[in-house]
Amino acid sequence: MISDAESAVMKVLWEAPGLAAEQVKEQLKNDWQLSTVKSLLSRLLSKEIVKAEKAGRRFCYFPIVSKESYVANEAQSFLTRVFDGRLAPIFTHFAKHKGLEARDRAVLKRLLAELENDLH
Amino acid sequence: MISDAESAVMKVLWEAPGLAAEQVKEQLKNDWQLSTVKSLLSRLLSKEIVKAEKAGRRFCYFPIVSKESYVANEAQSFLTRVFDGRLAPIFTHFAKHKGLEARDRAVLKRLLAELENDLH
DNA sequence: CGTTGGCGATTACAGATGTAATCATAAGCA
DNA sequence: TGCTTATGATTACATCTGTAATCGCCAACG
Repeated sequence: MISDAESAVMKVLWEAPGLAAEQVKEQLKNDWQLSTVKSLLSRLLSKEIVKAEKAGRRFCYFPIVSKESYVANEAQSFLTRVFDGRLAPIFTHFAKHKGLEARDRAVLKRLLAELENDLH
Repeated sequence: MISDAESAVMKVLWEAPGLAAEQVKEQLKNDWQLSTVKSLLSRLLSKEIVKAEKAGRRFCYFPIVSKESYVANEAQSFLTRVFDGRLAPIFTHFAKHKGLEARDRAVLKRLLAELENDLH
């Protein structure tokens, strides 16, 4: 439902809800034209993924769909499409192919401790 | 590059390389028409994702792209699109939201042990 | 009060995708 | 050898996507 290009816009709005089109464009790392950003905002509006509030002459855009639910959907569909819904293969895959960045270790360790606990 | 519908066909061919269109259709869980399956096979052919060998009157289809490389690509693009390339959040997400099936636990534990070792 | 500049809305348009019908051709059968 | 049938190739077509130009309107400025 949220396309690739749209998700770039959403990332900005999740970070900073309430931005206007121009500001969204500035936050984006790419070189899209302002019209492109506005088109994407329009589509997000009609899909009811963001809402707009008029602030003077312009509109400020706010996410309606939370990042969490977006992530949950994407993760689920990715998981079933690519890994048939199994978790172990995906863990193995990511761990083997990406290596772990230092900053990820602490988080992962804590998570693992919890899991160990959960499953005695 | 491999679309959603195409990936369903590829799953069948990765399981059983060398099937003909009719057999692929039978293996699919959905109710696609035979023409649909053939269209998808054509597109996969022109994208050089599968190759065809004539066997009598019909063609048998074989994957050229391995499931592993497909998975690696999808995983990478998913990771950057949704999790900005970070690993910890994805582990956390999956662990928290899906729960772990029993059969996944052993794999995960072994993986974790390896990781513990790798990172002393 | 008329003009201009900025903004959202509308329109554009090519390529990918999902889904399928139809065409053409070669092989087997009568 | 002519006809039927199976099978890949071609064509179809609506929708979604990426990317953007342009239109129309309202507010501010002169």
